[in-house]
Amino acid sequence: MLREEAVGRLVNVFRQYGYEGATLARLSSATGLGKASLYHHFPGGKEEMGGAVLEHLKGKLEFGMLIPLRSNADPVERLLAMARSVDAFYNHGQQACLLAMLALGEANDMFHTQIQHVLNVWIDALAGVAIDAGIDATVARQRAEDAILQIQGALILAKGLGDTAPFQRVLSTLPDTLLTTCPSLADSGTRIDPCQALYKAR
Amino acid sequence: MLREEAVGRLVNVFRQYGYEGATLARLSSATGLGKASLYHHFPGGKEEMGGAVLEHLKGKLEFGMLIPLRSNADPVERLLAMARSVDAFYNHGQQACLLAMLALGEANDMFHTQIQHVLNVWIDALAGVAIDAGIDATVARQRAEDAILQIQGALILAKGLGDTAPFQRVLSTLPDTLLTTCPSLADSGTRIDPCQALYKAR
DNA sequence: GTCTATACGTGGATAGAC
DNA sequence: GTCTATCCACGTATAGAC
Repeated sequence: MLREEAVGRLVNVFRQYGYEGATLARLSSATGLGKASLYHHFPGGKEEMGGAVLEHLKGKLEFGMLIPLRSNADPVERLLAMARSVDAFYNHGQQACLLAMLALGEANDMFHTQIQHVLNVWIDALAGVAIDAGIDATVARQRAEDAILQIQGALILAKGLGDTAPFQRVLSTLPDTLLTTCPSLADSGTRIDPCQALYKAR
Repeated sequence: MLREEAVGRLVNVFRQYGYEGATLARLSSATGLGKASLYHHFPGGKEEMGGAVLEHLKGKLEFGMLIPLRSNADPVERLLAMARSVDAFYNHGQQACLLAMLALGEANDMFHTQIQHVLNVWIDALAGVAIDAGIDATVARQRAEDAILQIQGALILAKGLGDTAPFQRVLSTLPDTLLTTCPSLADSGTRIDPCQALYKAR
């Protein structure tokens, strides 16, 4: 079996069970390989498998999200193309988020650099679309963070409520989240300082 | 040691390490109790501890979030009061989200009913504030879901990026998320259907 | 490359003394 | 109530045959 083929199956285990829950027994049965065979492909053991899974995710991100986002199509079109990729990757909201599974919990210590990198690359690409649509760079970055944070949160809510509607809604409003020019949300200058809002306002 | 005192410490282990990562050794050292003593307080073992931790969260939610949300103060004030509680509970975004840790991964099967209940109660209370502010019930429910999903997602992003700014931003814009009357976001009737947006638009 | 067999530690859980 | 000691199953990892 090719290493890449195996990694594709490992992804499903890690994102369903998390790093701790991804036992060698499960990784073995998901790939159809015996434990010893897994160690042949991944001499570094479970940690190397986790790393390979994150690399695989980086590839998915590159070809499914970044390329559409960086095209020269209409900004809304680019965002909808990415939304389709996200929708497919998370099986319409029924699959848990790999990044969240690894970012929360202990695995974050192990893979923090990779996770941070993937998130930043994704955020930058999204912000780029907003900038192309004429939005200020600082605001664009915040909107891009909002978009990703909404996707992650929607996946949690979908899992917790057993209802994928919030996920579908977040995807469909992605263009609004990034590109809307509504003054009450667009002008970050009217925003009150977080600390003031929390502790001074009342 | 009182059971409640112990549960308070168990919470920190579960939300830092997740259900699988919350080993008896860690639970033991966090409480200062030996394994056997833990089983004296929680005869059902780890599963009972997990359940007790979720009950504890329900209490936090009730007294820190629901009571302020149901007061008869100004809607914005009520939301800011809740934001302060959330900010404190998650230590300004530095603590992982207990609900997310348990909702993702295997533990969701075990505690799905409790998790769903906590989420629904929280969403209902938030939607109530929006309804009091004159927002249509259906839209209010969606906005409430958005608010919670943003909080969860912000905690993931904070952990992944090692930066709590997104979390602070989400909290500070909570009143906007729930109460804004900006037409381009408020009128859900103008929203395109998710599936259409994703598969038909392009 | 993949297997069987195995080593070794840890995790969950219990018995029984104090 | 809390402890020490112990049990067994499982998790990670390796050796070595094919």
